Amino acid sequence: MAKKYITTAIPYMNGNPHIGHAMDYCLADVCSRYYKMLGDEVRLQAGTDEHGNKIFLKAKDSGVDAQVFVDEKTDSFKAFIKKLGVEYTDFVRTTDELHMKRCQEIWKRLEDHIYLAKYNGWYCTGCERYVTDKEYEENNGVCPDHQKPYEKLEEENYYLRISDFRDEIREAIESDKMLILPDYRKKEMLKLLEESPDVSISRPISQLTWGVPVPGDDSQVMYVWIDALSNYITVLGYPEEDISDWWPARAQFVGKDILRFHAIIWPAMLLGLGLPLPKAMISHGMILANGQKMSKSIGNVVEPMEVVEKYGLDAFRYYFLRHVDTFADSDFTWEKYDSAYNNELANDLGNLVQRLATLASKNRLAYQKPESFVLPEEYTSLMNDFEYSKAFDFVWEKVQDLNKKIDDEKPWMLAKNGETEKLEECLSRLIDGLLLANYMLTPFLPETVQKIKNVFDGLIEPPKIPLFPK
RNA sequence: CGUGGGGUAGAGCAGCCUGGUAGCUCGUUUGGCUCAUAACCAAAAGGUCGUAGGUUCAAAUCCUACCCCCACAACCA
Repeated sequence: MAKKYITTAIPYMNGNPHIGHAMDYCLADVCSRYYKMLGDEVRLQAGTDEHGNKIFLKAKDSGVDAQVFVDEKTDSFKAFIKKLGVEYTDFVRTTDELHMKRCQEIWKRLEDHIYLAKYNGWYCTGCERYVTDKEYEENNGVCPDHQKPYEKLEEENYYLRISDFRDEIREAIESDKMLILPDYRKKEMLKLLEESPDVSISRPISQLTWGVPVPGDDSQVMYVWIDALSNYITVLGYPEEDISDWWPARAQFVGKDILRFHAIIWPAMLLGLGLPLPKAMISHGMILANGQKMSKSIGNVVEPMEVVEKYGLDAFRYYFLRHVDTFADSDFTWEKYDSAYNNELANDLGNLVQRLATLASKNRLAYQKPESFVLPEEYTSLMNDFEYSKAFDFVWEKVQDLNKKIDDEKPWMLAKNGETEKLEECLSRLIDGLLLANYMLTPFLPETVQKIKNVFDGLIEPPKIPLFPK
């Protein structure tokens, strides 16, 4: 039994769970359930990123302690993940004491590649952030939000020397030893890698207090990178535990917006620690509403839980795993969602189950289900390549084929004509087909798969409540 | 002259690498069927493949130029 480790991106706790997070979790969950179906032992990590000034200030604004603030947020995320039917095995919070301790240890181990340097640039005291030279020029040196001139500020930061690892990272990406999907993102990352400067990994304590202290320097606090990215291994117990059973991860799922950090900074850290790079990094797209980015100001934000509540969890998973492209940006509209539910789940699959169950029940079919199923190669190859929406399409073709076959073979005519043997052979074969399709749906639609199994187990009776009621 | 992706039937997409009758899903129309959640099956209509040139016996596919849309753009996760 092989061991496989799958990770999700840890969301920043300054906001509430949204549909993009759901996408990340669902993909990783399908991956994990697929490997489990093949008999592997799987660990699926999830977690939350809880440090940083933004959170600190937000907590202050709401008049609560930062820790209390993130505790609440984390609870809401945990509840969210649970509602999505995601079976995670490990949960890591960047404010966990153990995580912080491990982070400091990781920092120490990276010290050969870390140096202290002065940073200077334009800073807006209103925004509390640095702006790029380009932004400075575009705004003629005045912050448009605060109508204040940018100040020249100089501070000391620790830097991680990316250049120490550039060749090795490039080689790993080019050779697919660290596979980046989809391919056009891989190209993008290779280009970005060449331009990547050393990355600043700390802030003076005067600027950032809510974070992990830099070991051996009281005046500096870790900036996000080492703190957050290291979660993937601290949750496994690194460095004090041997993680070689689980690391390198089989697959790391990330949004396209944060791929660059995972494709450049994270590998640099791993190489600095002498650890292997993850086998695959899957970058998924964003979910759009009517072709537009969801945003609060436009007011087109789709609440994931609202979507789940409308037709149930499996319908949600169905839509986001099949009609949302695994890699590219995709659209969500209620209209499309309704249509997918009615035409596909209810009419194709739900109705197929109903038809076969009724035929079997009316004719008192003594159905013997197969001992085991052999997964078609096309399916496994798509699943192994993380092409989940395509694998889903493949299964659906089988479902539609079965509906065709029923029409072609007209089992009700066989019954009318008293051709019992033929009828039994025909129905059994069709049900075998359905159960195989159902088996292939295991990673995608856990609730439905169980229901369908139950219908054809023992005495067959059509479900009293349709699988996907309209 | 920033980088990347894209423009193919009413909608959403595949095909382009490795040129050779333009395809899938939904929608529309018509027909069939009755096992089924007014579900299912079949057939038809619908496209000068962004524009203009070029290469070729032959271009959605290769080359050149241009137009349009979108995403990202050094620490805003």
